[in-house]
Amino acid sequence: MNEGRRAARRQVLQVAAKLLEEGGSEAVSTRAVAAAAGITAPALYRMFDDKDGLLAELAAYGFEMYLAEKREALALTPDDPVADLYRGWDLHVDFGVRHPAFYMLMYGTVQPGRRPPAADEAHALLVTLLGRAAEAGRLRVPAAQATRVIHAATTGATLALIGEEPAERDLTTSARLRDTVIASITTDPPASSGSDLASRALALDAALETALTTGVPLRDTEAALLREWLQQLAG
Amino acid sequence: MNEGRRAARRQVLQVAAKLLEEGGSEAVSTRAVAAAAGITAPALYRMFDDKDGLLAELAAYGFEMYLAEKREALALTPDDPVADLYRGWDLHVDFGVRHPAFYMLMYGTVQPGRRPPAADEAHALLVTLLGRAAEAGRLRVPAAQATRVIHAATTGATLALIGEEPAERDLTTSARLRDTVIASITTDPPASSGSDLASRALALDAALETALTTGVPLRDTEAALLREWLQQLAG
DNA sequence: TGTACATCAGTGAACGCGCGTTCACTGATGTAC
DNA sequence: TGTACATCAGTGAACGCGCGTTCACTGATGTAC
Repeated sequence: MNEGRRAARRQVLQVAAKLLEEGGSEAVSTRAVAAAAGITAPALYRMFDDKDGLLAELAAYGFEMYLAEKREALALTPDDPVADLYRGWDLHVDFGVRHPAFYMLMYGTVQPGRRPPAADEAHALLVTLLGRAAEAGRLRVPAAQATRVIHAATTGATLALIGEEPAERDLTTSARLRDTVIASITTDPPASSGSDLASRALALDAALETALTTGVPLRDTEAALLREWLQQLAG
Repeated sequence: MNEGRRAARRQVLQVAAKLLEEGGSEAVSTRAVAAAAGITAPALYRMFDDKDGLLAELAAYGFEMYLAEKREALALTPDDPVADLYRGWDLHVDFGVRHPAFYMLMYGTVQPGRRPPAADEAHALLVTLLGRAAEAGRLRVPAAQATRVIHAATTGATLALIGEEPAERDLTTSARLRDTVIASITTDPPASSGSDLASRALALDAALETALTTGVPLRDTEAALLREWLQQLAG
């Protein structure tokens, strides 16, 4: 029974998704969704709190699609965290170009401090990707900073692309920005001899961050001080 | 009389601008604007074609503010086209942060091929800035490509910033992206001896583009072929 | 197993609102002779 | 200079629509005894 309800919700979300893709966000009204799904308005209100709730779930649905694609594609990649950054960039941009209306809902509706709640998981994936690069000693800036830079540049490239007439879209811009930005936050694989101080400090820092939850043979204050030093070595 | 009309329009636009800044784009309805301006609805319709017309003029008003600020600030700068790129970046981001609702109207409402008409002038300013850098031999990629990259990166940085809670906004990300992107499209000042082939080819190309309107001692086909070669040398 | 009751998804219909827009009209300003 | 007319910015009032949302109710499903 609960299962049936979830299936019904799912079907309504799929209908709403279709409306969104075909007519943009303004085509998604509670009435239009209910009508297209073949249910009455109160039935819709039984499934979703209100219109904001519906839109939030629709955004979550978009992030689900996005993450599924991205996880599948990245699973095929060999174990090269920096190559994953390149792939991740292209997958992001490609998703935006294929689903512009979803992309606008997910990344384009910018209001100070009002990020769609479902965005967290996508953000977490990016953090993970950069965390892995840091652990491999391939980052030359702290992962948090790298995340911000990548996020800003990727969305900028995607929105610029979406704004162009489909015929005249030019992926060179995205590729150029991608190469520039990723090169600026990563280093070459550490030479076995080299004294690549910054990236090693960051690699240790990333490993520490992971290990802190399971336990580390240092007092909290000691660990905090150590991490501060590592940041200084990295800067 | 006509002067009076224009003053009245101007006043209505100022009122609409205030509504926009205070309540975002959804606060700008024809009725709200008319009421706030102390005029009746039909009077508003006598001044502007319809709501789209009003919004287009409001966007133009925003671009006017933006360009006035930018031109004034850049006029103070000494004659260094690359320094102007840095200044231009910061001015753009700063404008966006100070006027988020305007910025969203001007740069955030992305629909394929439907750029606000008033955006052209702002885009032209960016093209000019990069053209000057090219003429000074400071560009390592064609100006058109540099324009696209800068535009994408700048809007991405600005929108990311606008999306953050004002308290936790971090200008480091913008600065880092700015430095990376500008460094990637520019070169150091040409050494007097150096064989900086690419930037010199691009400098000549930029000068040619300007001169083509006034006349150049080459046939059209010759000039076209020459420019093609210059692009090849630059690539 | 059968009956009485409770739960709850869904229905048909409507509420009230704000929206963009337009109607018929007024009154002031300018123009022609 | 004075009168008759044309122009046109602006008024008061309303149209009609689509919207988000909720009302009172039905009928099916599940539960208790």
